[in-house]
Amino acid sequence: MTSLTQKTKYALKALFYLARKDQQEPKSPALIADIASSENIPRKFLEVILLELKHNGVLQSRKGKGGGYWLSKAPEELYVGPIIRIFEGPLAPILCVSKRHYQPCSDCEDVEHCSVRQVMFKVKLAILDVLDKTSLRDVLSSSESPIILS
Amino acid sequence: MTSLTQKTKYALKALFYLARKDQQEPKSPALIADIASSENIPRKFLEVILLELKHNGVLQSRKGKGGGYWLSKAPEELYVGPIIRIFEGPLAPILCVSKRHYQPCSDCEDVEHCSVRQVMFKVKLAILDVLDKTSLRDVLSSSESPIILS
DNA sequence: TATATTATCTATCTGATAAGTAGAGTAAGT
DNA sequence: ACTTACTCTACTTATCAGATAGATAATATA
Repeated sequence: MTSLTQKTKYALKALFYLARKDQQEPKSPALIADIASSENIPRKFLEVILLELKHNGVLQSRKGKGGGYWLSKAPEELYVGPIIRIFEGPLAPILCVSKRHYQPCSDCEDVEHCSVRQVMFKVKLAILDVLDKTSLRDVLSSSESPIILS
Repeated sequence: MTSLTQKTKYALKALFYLARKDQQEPKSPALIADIASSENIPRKFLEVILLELKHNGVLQSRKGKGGGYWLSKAPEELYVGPIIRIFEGPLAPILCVSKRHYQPCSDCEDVEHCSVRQVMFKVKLAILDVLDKTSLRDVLSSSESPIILS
């Protein structure tokens, strides 16, 4: 379960690129082509992604020479959770534990006492506790601490 | 992201059914047909699922009259994490943070400093902290506490 | 105003996978 | 022998991820 799609991963990579750029020169436009080549993202696919981010208020853009994309807010105001939701939909592992997209399973006879729901509710809380509290900025500044897989 | 498949959900429902039954009468066989009708699971599909659970050491079975499926261990010895892994594969949101199935993305040039990986590593820890520490038994006995979606 | 530059839109393609079904075969109890 | 139930093989159908192609619209600057 829980695997990030390529699309979402590309979106995050592009946003971190823009966030790093924002720290040096806020709100200055970056070219699709530059992001694509720097982050190894297929250009045409990235176009779709950036547009979707713009339509969801995460990015702003300008056409023509000197144009490009930039973050609509400062990196510390953009949280990872809402961004992932744009591409993946609800973060809850199952809809009966989603607040906004709540829907019981069609085969469920007693939502209140479902054991699967009990576990998945805890999982959901754990996931949101990370994603909805981590901003783009938080991640950039935490990149010194090493990862030990366990 | 992170949505449980129907198959996995059915597997868990079947296991909780067997766990409840085990509490009353340990290791007594349950019929596929009974589980299917009690939990609203398509019978043929459930056959596939139970078989897979047996092949992975979670269930035992006996054929013929008086046969059926039962838990291979007590409910407190069976953890949710490993069960979900059988059907969903790695629980990590992305393979570069998985211990057993570690693999960097093909488009990644510097795994150690990848920001996406930083976030997803935290998410993985949070998920495992729930699923690998929760047994079937834990869930059954916690089913009094109500769920408040937030 | 012309032209180069850059984002935006419309449409389509391919392969993989979830979810489920059909039907025959095999083993165990009574 | 007969019933019951587990086991295996093969298939179907629909949806979606992951792109790509080609044309169009907006902007800056010479």
